Amino acid sequence: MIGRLSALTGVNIETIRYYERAGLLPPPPRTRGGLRAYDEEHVRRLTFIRRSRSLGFPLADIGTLLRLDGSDAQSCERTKAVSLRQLAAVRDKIASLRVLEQALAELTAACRPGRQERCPIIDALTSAPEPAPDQTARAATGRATRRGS
Amino acid sequence: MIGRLSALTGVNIETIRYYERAGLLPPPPRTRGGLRAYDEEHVRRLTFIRRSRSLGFPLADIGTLLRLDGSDAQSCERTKAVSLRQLAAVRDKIASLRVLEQALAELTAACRPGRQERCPIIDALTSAPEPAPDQTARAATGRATRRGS
DNA sequence: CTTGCGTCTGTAGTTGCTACAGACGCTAGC
DNA sequence: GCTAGCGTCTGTAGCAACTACAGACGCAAG
Repeated sequence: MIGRLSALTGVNIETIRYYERAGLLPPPPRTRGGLRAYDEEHVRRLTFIRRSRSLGFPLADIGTLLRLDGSDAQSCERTKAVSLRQLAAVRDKIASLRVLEQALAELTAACRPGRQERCPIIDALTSAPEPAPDQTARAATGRATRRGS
Repeated sequence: MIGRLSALTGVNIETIRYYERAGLLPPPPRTRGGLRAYDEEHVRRLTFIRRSRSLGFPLADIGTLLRLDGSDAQSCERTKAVSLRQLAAVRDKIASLRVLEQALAELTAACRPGRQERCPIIDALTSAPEPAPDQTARAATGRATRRGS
């Protein structure tokens, strides 16, 4: 049954169980043998989760969004707030990555192996300009800055 | 002594020990009491690591770069290859994030709490357009696509 | 000789999964 | 009825790159 849910939603089986453990997907009833028996509501909910993930929302925020899933103005408002926060986070990351892109593009462009005495990339990494006290980049392989609240 | 190295390089003490465990920073000699005693070479090496990290290089790549730190044409060439790979990874992430940014910007712009019956964000997450078979975004909170060797 | 900061090791937590191992459920065919 | 073989179960460990303890110890000043 979990295999069918996986096929219907495109979410990995192990990931489905992980979402259940994480409290995002409610534990389904079990067959006599202990297998998970899902229904349409689970399909809808998991689809919601997958789409939210594809927009980059952290699981904690998706939990919030799921709880807000009423159609009153207030939940709409909070949904928007969460989304704007996510949008801001995405823009932050883009900005950080653009700084990296620029630096890497310059370095790789300056590097012409065989035509220079010293590798300008290694030189830059060994003794380089310190780009302001720090505060800039941190998003390529590094973890994101934690969002407050 | 590790506190001083930390102050000199701006790298957290726990992170320094982590780099040592990870094999990036060679284990320094110890005092009689067992405290780490660093020298100038460690400062240089750790600075190199920090700068590489600030460009988003994964630790594994930094290990490679450190090993390449000779000034012949061949190591320069490999350094450039690693850097180009990193540049490509950064650009990939930017592209993915731009897709997210666009989608989030549209959704949040369409959402005007109190003026609509239904929240367009929640609607989009509940029953939305499927954006191609999949293959697109995955970089905001999600992990990056693994780079093949 | 004590105070108190610095440091030590070892382990666990973070985020969002993924990948097992080893045991069991379930169904089709004989 | 019985077995083959796939699907599923739980529980645990791993990934990246740190960060954050706990509890023990080093070391220099007063």
